[in-house]
Amino acid sequence: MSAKPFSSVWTRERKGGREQGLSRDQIVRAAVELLDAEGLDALSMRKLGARLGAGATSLYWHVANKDELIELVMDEVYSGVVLPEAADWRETAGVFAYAMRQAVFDHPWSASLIGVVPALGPNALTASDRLMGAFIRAGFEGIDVDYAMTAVVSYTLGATIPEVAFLSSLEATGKSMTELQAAVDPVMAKVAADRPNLLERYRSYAKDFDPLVARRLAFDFGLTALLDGLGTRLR
Amino acid sequence: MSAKPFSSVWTRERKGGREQGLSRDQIVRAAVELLDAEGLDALSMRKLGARLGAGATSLYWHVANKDELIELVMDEVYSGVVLPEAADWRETAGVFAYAMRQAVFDHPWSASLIGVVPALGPNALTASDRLMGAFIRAGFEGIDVDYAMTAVVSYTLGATIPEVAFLSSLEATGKSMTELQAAVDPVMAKVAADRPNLLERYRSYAKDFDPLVARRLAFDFGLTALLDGLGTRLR
DNA sequence: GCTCACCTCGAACAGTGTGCGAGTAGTATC
DNA sequence: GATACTACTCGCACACTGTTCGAGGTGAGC
Repeated sequence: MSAKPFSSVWTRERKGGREQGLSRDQIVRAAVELLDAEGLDALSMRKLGARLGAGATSLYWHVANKDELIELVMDEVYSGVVLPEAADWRETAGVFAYAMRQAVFDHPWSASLIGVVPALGPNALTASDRLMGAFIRAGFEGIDVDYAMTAVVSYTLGATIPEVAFLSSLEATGKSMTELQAAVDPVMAKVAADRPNLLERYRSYAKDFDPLVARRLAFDFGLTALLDGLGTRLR
Repeated sequence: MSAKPFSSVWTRERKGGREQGLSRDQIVRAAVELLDAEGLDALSMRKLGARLGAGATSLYWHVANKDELIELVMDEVYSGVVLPEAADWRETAGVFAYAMRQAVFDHPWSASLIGVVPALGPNALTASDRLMGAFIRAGFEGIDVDYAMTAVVSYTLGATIPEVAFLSSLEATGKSMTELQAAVDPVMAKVAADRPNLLERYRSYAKDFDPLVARRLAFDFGLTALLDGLGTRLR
């Protein structure tokens, strides 16, 4: 799971060939299917090979190793985030944030990969480019373009990763949200003694209508706050 | 790497015993050492056992499985983020952000774990509690307390995870930053044709003084923007 | 001295990523 | 049409993983 020479799939020349039988795209598609269906732990070269009616080691002709496969598969996630080409910077940032969030929701296994695996694939790059264009057009100057854009990306990732990770680990248990609350309740009570403020937080969640809606509101709250803050740095 | 019944180490009663020979704390300490020294992939039950002069399976008396061990080890990371008890909300938020960032820098393996593994350990909870207290005292009301705090945490994680992941994967290759740039340059040039804005971004990094300093500035830029935005919600 | 809970650990199982080398199939060249 | 060559497939094997099981030891309380 680690690369000695720094090499991304994207920094190597692609092998041009006859493309008969297995193809890289086919492998990547099958991998995404497998991941979506069974999660990250279920992705093994053998299983993936089997799903394609091929031997596990055949994959190694098309892909250097599993890490590379994962880079490829991650760019497939970024394919879900498409940005308008000539919109207001706030709108573009908003579209990015929600699209990115949705993309990770659509592929929950990506939550544990997304900041960690280098994002140099075509889809990731075009998204970056469009987002950056919006900040340039807005009037950010010099390195501020990069700073502002990075801030939006950071917030989006940082908000989405834990949310999706939590939801999918909850789903893996098969328990409902209320069941979990019942399990956590006593621990929380014991622990809240020395941590008075946490109780308040816990209560506010407990009395909350729909946790899914609440989380979306939380996401929006932070996002608009950040965009407001960035907006004041424009003049 | 997945739990069927939702159970965190922290939701189970701890086994009380004689605590002779191996102890849970000892195991966790050794695990952190191993992780710091050799990274996430190097942590195996057998290696950890060996480091403690014990058999691999002995560990399973003190820890249910590797996932639990990782939860324990992660709370050790949070032990690095200690917050003042009665400071201004902006200062507390700032201290949190920088301390969290530093904690992940100190334990780079945590970058791929940090939003993904449930953070219910004592250290994580006290940090949350202190941070939340600051937002309450500041005058945020109701659910906004939670929203504002979550925003700061989200930004911090989202900014830190990719940064640390990148730095440590770079370090793993042994190449320098300029060497990497040389490797990426041609790819970037080819790719930048359809993505005009990326070139600008790339340039601004290239001409930049010290990338470490630049990244810290970027972190600060986004953080103050966010805090400004949150501040206006206080009226 | 006996009992019993606490604790250790070797063997074994099912699984992993991947290197190697043998084997096949389709195309290009003579 | 035969030969050569490249593109590709894949079985075997290796070293390693997390974890279960059951047999053993070891110390405290009676």
